[in-house]
Amino acid sequence: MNYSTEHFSKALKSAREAYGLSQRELSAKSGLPQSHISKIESGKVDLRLSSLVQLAHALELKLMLVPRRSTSAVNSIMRGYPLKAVDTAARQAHKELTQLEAHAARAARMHPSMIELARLQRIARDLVHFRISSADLQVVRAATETLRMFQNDSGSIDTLRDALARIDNLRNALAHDAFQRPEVGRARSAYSLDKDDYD
Amino acid sequence: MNYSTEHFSKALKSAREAYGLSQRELSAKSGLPQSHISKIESGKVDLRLSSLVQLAHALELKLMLVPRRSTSAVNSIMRGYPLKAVDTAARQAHKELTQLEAHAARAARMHPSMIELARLQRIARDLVHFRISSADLQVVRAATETLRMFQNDSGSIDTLRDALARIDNLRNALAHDAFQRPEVGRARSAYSLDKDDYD
DNA sequence: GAAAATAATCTATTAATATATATAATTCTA
DNA sequence: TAGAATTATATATATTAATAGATTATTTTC
Repeated sequence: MNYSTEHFSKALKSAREAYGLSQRELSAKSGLPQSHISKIESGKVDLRLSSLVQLAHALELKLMLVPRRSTSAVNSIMRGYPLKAVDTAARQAHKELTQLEAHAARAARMHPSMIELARLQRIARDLVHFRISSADLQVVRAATETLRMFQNDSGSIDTLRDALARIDNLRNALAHDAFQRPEVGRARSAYSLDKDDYD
Repeated sequence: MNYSTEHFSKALKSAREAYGLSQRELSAKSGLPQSHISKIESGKVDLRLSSLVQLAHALELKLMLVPRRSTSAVNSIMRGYPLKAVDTAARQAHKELTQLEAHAARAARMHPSMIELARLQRIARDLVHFRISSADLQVVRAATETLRMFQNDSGSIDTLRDALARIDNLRNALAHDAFQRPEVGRARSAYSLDKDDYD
């Protein structure tokens, strides 16, 4: 609708995507209905302040009123974080982790006696909550591959246990990091709502 | 209403006051009715994004979505500008300038032949649009005082012309400044909407 | 204390958000 | 290509912001 409010819809959408959330997941986190989030992101509504704050909060963003002359300084702060790279990596990680979880779940259903599989599923679900580097992603991929081979009867139980151990290590390391530096543990990207001014 | 949105109503109110505007004047600048501004400032409505943007724009503020982990850096930038001092100075300047304008208008009515008075009135009205330092404020006060004495028949026409010349100089200097560095010409104060987080 | 300016409150009306739910359309994956 | 997940639309309803205009406090100013 409005020119200036359109920046916000776009920013919210890219923030959500960078975060690796679907509209439904964001709906659960924020409390707004999915259909409404869709309308907001496509700029079809002039949303209320409370809705905007709810969404921002769910996306670990904060809405601020900044004096015009300070905006360039603020932008330079936010530009410190590379945008695209982080986004796609996070998206990719999220995708591969849910994939791993799905595989593990299916395998666990086929081999209910193997507790390793149930554990792998649980850990994969946990890992979604962390910021995964591309190096870490290799570990995830390896686990997925091992699991796939295992289901084709072409992998041994030992390689599976090995993969599980590595995934477990990764989880512990990330959890430790997040505990040590809570605000830095999860990298987020920056959204300035520029187009600098309109007068 | 909502906890988090209340920060905005307070911030808008203090921004307006710092700017030296009445609700009516802000209404004219922003396009929102005065009655609505009153409701917004007293936190009685959950205003729409477009309204918030309109108000922010009229107050030379910009609404931004900032990653949570960057907010402290942003705040430190904004804290660079002393708040209270600027506020009261601007308010004071605005008050004294309108006072001067009113005096000049009355004097001009009583002495229609003296074009100096009409000119003084016009310049005083212009000056409201600039950021007046406390040093500059002395010039304004002197002019007001001179004018008052002149109306009591205790001041000469020459001192009046002298005051007019000084005021005119001030206006020219400020206009020149504003032209040279448009974004810096008018000092504004900063409004973070902290209470840092609520979870 | 009177006058003027400013802010808050009221009524009535209009228009749009928010919500719930269902479903269609689109995109991604196996 | 079929199926799953994701996003966009549709409908109906309740709530409420926005507006206009007037009026009443409240504060400032002379």
